[in-house]
Amino acid sequence: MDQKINHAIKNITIFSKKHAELLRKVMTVTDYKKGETIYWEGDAAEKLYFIVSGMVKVFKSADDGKDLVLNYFSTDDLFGELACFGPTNYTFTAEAAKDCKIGVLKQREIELLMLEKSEISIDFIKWMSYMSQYTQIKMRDLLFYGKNGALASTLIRMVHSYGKETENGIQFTTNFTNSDLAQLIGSTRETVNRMLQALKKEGAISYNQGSIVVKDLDYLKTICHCEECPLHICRL
Amino acid sequence: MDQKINHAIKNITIFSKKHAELLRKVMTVTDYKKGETIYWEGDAAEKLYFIVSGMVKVFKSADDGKDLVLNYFSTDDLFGELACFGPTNYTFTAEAAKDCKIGVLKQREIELLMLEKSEISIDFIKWMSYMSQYTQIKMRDLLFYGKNGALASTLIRMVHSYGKETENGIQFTTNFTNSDLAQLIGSTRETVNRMLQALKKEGAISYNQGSIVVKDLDYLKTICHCEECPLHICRL
DNA sequence: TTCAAAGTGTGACAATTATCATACACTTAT
DNA sequence: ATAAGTGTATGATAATTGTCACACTTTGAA
Repeated sequence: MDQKINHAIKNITIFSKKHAELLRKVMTVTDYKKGETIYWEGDAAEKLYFIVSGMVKVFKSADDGKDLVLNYFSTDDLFGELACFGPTNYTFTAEAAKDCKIGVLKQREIELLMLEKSEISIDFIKWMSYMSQYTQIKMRDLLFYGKNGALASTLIRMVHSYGKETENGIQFTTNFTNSDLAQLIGSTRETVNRMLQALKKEGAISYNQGSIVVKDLDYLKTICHCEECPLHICRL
Repeated sequence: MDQKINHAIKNITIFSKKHAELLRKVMTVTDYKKGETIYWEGDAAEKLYFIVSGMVKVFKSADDGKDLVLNYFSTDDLFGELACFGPTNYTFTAEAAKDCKIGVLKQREIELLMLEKSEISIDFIKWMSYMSQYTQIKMRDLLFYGKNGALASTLIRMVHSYGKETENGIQFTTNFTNSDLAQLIGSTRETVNRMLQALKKEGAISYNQGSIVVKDLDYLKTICHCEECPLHICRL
């Protein structure tokens, strides 16, 4: 079965080459070690971040210590809130999931760019529109078909973002632990582990050196009643 | 206890008076009867909608017939996707929840406005930013503290959007059925009903002529571990 | 004013998901 | 080679939530 896999659909591609160049010019690249916090919830949202290399997770911690991960961003992704010309605070926290090089764009600079080159604000609007749709369909996926559907949809998203087709199936270029998956779907490590075992028994996935290989993408799609959303929003 | 209630925080107030006026000028007001669809999921997102009067719900139906309601909008709310200068399709459906008068703004007109008066795009960006944060914290509320937490947070949002303080407690100016509430939190009518009965026993709510009265807002806040988000995003 | 439709209340039970406990595998540092 | 740390696998059990069934109440239109 011919399964198209389009990995590395990064959200900077929403910007025109010229505009992306402009952003690169004004940003200041900073290093973050794995585990370092890029911004905390509650912080003023006055910067945007562009990932030159590495990986970042955006998440929220519950009082009882559980985390909910909203997104993982990697090379060539832009993230942060664009609370343009007005104060807003982050509701989620961003943390380096791997060592990162991150280009930081100050609100001020973005505002200036938008004023002197108003077409770039169109690109920002597109970008926000994608981010917004991403969150909406993620919510749908997490609520519609139980934790099983939520996990299936997450595996599909992983295929899109980190999948590499091999003769054995689709391998991931990045490993996520059972806990990582649990935090992505608002569940527990144990539940995720059991669901993965079940998927293995059913032949939908297998393991290669401890990491997941997707064998039957279509089967995963039936579990979450996949609607074949555009790939730039069906991502991790 | 002094409970501040700030209802009718409508998202058009994000726009400056002048800009809101501009929008009003270019929009075409149309009537929608209760139950009529304003746009279907899958439709091209090429219009924005401004509610002159009435109420609209934005939702998604699962294959098994269950609905998930993302938001209710009412007078002075602006809704729709702003997929500026590029094609996108709606992922949710919008339907008149009451008879409505709705101002329709064509993508083309918005684009023209933005080009000739670039500061208005700032307002659109702010608006999108709010909508996006709304969805994020809604997701948090639906996933963190079980269905009970989800219901409590929804009642709090209702207080902000439709609450009116009286000597008996906070009454709602609009009624939502148990099913409506269930669709807002991704649950079932029966479960919502049982949770409401429990809240009644605990004295957090009561009933007045069949409609819910909030007696103890603080108690609801403890259930969902309320973080006192800004009122423009803590709404229905 | 009466009847159908829509909404509510609740029991009994099933399914899903979380929690707690424990064993084991695998890596890495000493 | 050993111990500590991290991650996986799985049983037993509890808690949460959904499903089905049915009675009752309220509402609104003929």
